[in-house]
Amino acid sequence: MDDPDLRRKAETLRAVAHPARLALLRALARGARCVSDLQKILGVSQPSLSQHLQALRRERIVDFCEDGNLRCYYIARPTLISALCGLILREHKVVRRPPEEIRCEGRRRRRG
Amino acid sequence: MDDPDLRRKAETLRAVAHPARLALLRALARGARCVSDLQKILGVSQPSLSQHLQALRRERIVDFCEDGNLRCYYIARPTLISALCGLILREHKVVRRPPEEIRCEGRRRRRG
DNA sequence: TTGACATATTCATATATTCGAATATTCTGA
DNA sequence: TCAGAATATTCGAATATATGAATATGTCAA
Repeated sequence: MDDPDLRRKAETLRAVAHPARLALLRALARGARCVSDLQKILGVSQPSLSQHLQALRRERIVDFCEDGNLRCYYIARPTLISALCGLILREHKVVRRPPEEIRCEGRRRRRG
Repeated sequence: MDDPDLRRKAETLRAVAHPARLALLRALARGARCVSDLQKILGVSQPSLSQHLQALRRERIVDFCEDGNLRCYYIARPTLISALCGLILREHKVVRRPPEEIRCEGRRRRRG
C-alpha cells in the first residue's frame, strides 16, 4: 500500500511541520509580508528564511507577488492553513480509554 | 526566536506527517485496532508498523490498552486528530492574489 | 514447560533535512 | 553604468529520519 495521495498529503504536512515555518505562517496569517519584514519578525538568517519560504512555495502553501524590489508573501491556501494553525496552536486534551471501553474492531478478540 | 512551544507543535505535526502514519490514523479513526489487524490493513512489515506506532506514542497521539496478548491502539487526542485528518485528507483550493489586492503590512512600500 | 503468536527493540545503512557560509540574481536609484 | 538593497541558490557538514534484518520479550495454549 503506497498511496500517492497520502504521500502528497504527508509532504504538505511536513512542509508545515517545522517551528520556523509555523512561526512564519502565524505571521502571514495576519497579513501579507515582504521577506525582510518576515526576517525581522522571525529573527532567522536571510538564507534560512528564504529556504523555508521555498519549502512552503513548493507545496503551494504560500505564494508571493512582486512589488518592485520586494516580494510580498501571502498564504495561498487560506482555508487549509488557517484551520491547521488554529488547530495546532491550541492545546488538545489527551484521553485515556480503559480496556472495558475499547472495542477492538478486528476479528481477533480474546475475552469479551 | 526559538520558541519551545512552537517546537513541540512542530514535533507533533511531524509525527503525523508520514504517509504510513496518516494511513494508520485514518484506520484508527474508525475504531480501535490491534497491531496485527493494523498490519493487515496497512500492508507494512511488523517492525516498521511498530516503529510508526512508537513515533505516534511518543507524541501521545495514540495510546493502547492490553487485551491479553494483543495491544489495542486507539487515538489519544481525538479532537486534534479527527480535525487534522478531516482537514488534510480533503482538497483545498489554492488562491492567487493579484498585486493590487495585496497590502503588505510592513513599513516598507514602494508604489501604492 | 514448551511452542507459537503478538509485539517491541536494536542495529546498520540509506536517505532526507537543516543550517551556515558563500555566492548569484534582480531591481532600484543615483 | 554602478552601488546597494532584497532575495534566491548552491554547497557542505551535521543531524535526523526511514527501512530492513535480526533479535528480544511477553503471553497464551497445550
